[in-house]
Amino acid sequence: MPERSTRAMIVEKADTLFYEGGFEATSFADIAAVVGISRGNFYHHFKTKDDILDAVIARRIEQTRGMLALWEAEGDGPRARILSFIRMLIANRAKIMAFGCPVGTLCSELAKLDHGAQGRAAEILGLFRDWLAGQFRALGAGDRAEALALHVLSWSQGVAVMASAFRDETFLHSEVAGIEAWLSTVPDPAPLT
Amino acid sequence: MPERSTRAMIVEKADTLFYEGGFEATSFADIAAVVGISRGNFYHHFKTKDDILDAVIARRIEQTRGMLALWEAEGDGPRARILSFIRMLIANRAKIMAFGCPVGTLCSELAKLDHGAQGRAAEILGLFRDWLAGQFRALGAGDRAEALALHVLSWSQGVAVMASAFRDETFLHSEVAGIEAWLSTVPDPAPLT
DNA sequence: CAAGAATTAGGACAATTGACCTAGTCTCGT
DNA sequence: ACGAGACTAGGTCAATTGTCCTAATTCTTG
Repeated sequence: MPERSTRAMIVEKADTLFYEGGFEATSFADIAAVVGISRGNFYHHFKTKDDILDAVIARRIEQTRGMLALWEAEGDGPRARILSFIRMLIANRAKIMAFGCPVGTLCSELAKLDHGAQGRAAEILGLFRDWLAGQFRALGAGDRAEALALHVLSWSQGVAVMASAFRDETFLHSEVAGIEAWLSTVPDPAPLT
Repeated sequence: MPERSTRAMIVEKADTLFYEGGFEATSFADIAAVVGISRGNFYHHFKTKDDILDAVIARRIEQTRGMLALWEAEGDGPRARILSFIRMLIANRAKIMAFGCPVGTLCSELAKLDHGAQGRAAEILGLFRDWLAGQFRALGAGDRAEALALHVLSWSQGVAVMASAFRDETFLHSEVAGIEAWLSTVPDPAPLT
């Protein structure tokens, strides 16, 4: 066991619990039990539940940055990099079918709770959008790069919602194949899509 | 004021509150306050919170059936009927940008809560899927009708998630235009999508 | 080693939760 | 008009919530 810092453990476990059970439904007691510390303890690390959420979002932003940088470093060209993004849906299919997209579902929940951190959660989607737009620009998509990026992002969000609603892995695979086929038509995609 | 039955009022208000605030985050007290009855009262109408959820889902299923039947009755042909579905995104844009799709977000939340009613909530999406598949079949899509239906449904779910995350109405309009353009290529759509 | 800081445990707190109960009030068929 | 059943109000219940406090333990550093 790597024995990370208690604070890091709290954030890591809270991240998982927020994803799999939702932010609102996850209590301090739940997190404390999973981390293996006493309830009162982590008021030394986080004063409020919102502080934990902030830390979780910050962690996700950092991890997303790292992942995008990694894909960027793999010199496979922009088309292959976009495929790396799309294939997250396949790599994480079990969790996605059970709990949806971690980012999309968090944004949706925070929107309903009218929570101030909703904007920061949406920043994670913004990171993907900007990175994808960069790849499409490298493909010569020019002004349409951002629209194409939003389209891929939106498409994958829809697939995540549907796959978890119907728990249908076949659908997930066929839609991913659809995205890949569409991608092969960029930067001159079929009419307006 | 039509003065509906108390039970109908509870279900109606609970529906709105579940949509705008989430199921978990909505308390008995919230519903009672909005309906204007005492807390203890509606244990005469619903024994548990899950019973209210069941009633809300049943109401939504019924309303969805009614809406689909209405579109079916408008003899505008299958293509125009599919457009009616797509344009819900425009008609309800304010609420969608604030709270996402009522059905998609409910399914996501119930999946995280591991709630038994998740399957019934997904039935609502199933109604749309089957109805859309019928329209695509009428367009001559044959075996691909169901896949096309799932695609439209998935696309609109993605648009709803993204529009609420970014609160971007421009994006919503442009994606709807994209869906409509794609629809005009059916039953011979662009490669594989 | 000793002193001070950082960390931890284990409670306590008021508020809220879903659930339940009882005792009134209203409605309506006879 | 009267009695049964539907409806409602308001209170109670244990459990859980986020928050906070204090005392003990561990760690660091001079």
